Amino acid sequence: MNIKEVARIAKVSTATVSRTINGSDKVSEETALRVRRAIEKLRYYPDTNARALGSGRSNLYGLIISDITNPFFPELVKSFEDVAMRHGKEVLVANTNYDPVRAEHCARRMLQRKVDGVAIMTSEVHSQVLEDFHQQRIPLVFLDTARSRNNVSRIVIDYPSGIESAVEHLRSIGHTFIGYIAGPARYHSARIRHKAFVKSMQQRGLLIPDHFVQKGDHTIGGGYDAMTLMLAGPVLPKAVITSNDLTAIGALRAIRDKGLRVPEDISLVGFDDITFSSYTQPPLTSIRIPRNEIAETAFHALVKMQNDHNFNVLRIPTELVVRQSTMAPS
Amino acid sequence: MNIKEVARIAKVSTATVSRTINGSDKVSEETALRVRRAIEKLRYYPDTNARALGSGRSNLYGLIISDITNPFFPELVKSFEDVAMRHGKEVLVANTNYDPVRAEHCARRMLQRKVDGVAIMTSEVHSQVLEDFHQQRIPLVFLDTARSRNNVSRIVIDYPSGIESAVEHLRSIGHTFIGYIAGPARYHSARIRHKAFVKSMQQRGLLIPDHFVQKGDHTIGGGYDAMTLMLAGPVLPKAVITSNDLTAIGALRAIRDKGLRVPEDISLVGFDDITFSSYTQPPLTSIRIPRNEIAETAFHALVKMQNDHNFNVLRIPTELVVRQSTMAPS
DNA sequence: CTGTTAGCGCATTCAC
DNA sequence: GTGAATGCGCTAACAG
Repeated sequence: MNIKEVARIAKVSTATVSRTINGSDKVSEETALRVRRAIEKLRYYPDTNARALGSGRSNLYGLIISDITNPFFPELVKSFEDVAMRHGKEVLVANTNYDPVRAEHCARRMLQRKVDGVAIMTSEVHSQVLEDFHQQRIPLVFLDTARSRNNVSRIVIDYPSGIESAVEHLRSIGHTFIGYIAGPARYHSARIRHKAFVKSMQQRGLLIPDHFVQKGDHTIGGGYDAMTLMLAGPVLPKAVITSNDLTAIGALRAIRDKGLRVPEDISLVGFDDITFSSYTQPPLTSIRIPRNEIAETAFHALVKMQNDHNFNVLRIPTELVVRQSTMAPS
Repeated sequence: MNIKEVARIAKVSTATVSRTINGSDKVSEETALRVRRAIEKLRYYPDTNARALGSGRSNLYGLIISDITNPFFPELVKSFEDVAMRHGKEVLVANTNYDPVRAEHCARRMLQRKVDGVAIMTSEVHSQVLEDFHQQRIPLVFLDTARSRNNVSRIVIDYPSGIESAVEHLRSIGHTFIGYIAGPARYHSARIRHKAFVKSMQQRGLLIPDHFVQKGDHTIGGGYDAMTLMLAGPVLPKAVITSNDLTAIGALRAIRDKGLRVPEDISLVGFDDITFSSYTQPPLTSIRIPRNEIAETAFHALVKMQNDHNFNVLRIPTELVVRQSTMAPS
């Protein structure tokens, strides 16, 4: 079943069938109808590969993430697919597994498929492939980090204001002994969050004893260990902000294992607001990163660049979601 | 940059380049080397679309799931991608969002891309598309439900033995007052689980008071409500098995809100063993469905069918993972 | 072993 | 508005 057969049945040329399918306006309503009827009758569906080959465009957008089992990503993927689908586009998702080699491989595959743009939501992709995208003028959008050049845009999440509102929240209900569990320094986003914490504290004249800042690794285990260390210090914090929710969940356990309670003894604030955070005990106060906004913004940036090719910085706000893991200090 | 250019530089025909790329053995090592050098020099990468069009094969496998934000799926997706990648294949993932119309759309897209096979891990796909797959002899593998025909295989998860081992576990540590929270009857898998529970109880001569079986909907909220109803009955259960982990998490809260403790007052068993279940408080005893095995099995079934076209039933075992939400009754 | 050539299914000129 | 013809980049006979 191909376009030729449809043309034969509809008694038109293949060109007219093609035009009808692609919604060209220079097809008389009458013949278009005949064509559509033939298409329906034959249950014809165009071959995507042939279409891409013939036209040079694929209607395909790439989405590169580090790991679909990381709770941050599924919602992002879903939102991205939803926008794309609403616009009649398709999405090719690829996991890098935090592996730069695999990341390059993913990017390469996208290139070979002639994608119309790629949202790179991870930091593993460096290398030569990016140059190839640039040469072929394929729009790219990065998360947090990207150099300014044509056909590239950058999404910047406002981590600092998230941290700031968390500190403000804690301060406003009376906290002064506030600790922090940082993420891996190799992550740009983790460094920003950490700095923002220090700054927010300083602006309020709040002191941060050395042991009030511990280093986690954005895993539950790391959070547990970091919190255990903090609790072993000379003074106990009355509130702790963590670099991400998994860290907070680990911290929650460490606090409980120490015989203390959240939030009565120690208030706890996470970051990311993954779905699971609503269901911990107690439900976690967290700084929400709106994944759907990231997805929508990324998609629209890609579409926009197909026309204007301009570099853009797109800011995404964060928002403190107060649940039951924070309360006034006793 | 195309194959012609490579051929020109390597001073061979495009056929030889193609053969070299595809690892044909009838290319002398000498010329192959020349070709590879040219490829490298030109940074040439073949166009996937053209390749698929020319050969009729795409090296692409489809994976249809209902919802990537459903905690059951990410691990499945990841495993499927991993196997596929190890075999040099690519994966196209599609979400149906539990919507049959969208499901058909997804399946259609796969068809248009000339996928080499599709793993349909959801129950929304019925309709005409399946006939089209069949006509085009494209292998399909279904989860739990599939009619026996060529180029179709069926993965059957052994839910009953999971339930059986849960009941046995509880019985062996002394439980007799065991309740059950069922899933939506429209799900084949939920019905099987429910029946298995009744059977396992009967085989042991254990009675099930009416209010010991409640109906959930596989969500946390549904689990909460169902458990609340059960606790309002004339007799309290000492253990409860749930149709899935989300239900168990909801039940956990209901029990706690009632002033009771898990597992001291009531033991709780989930089903699925989603990642999150290790991190509830207490960590949830659950019946594990090995998602990676499903993925591997599905992939290999697809590959196998490309040669033998035979119908197959592939069984996946389940396994009770005992954590801290179960203990002997007081 | 290697080259020539004819499609694959569609989009897209360029005429009419 | 419509059709005929060309090409997209590659694979797969078929020759040699």
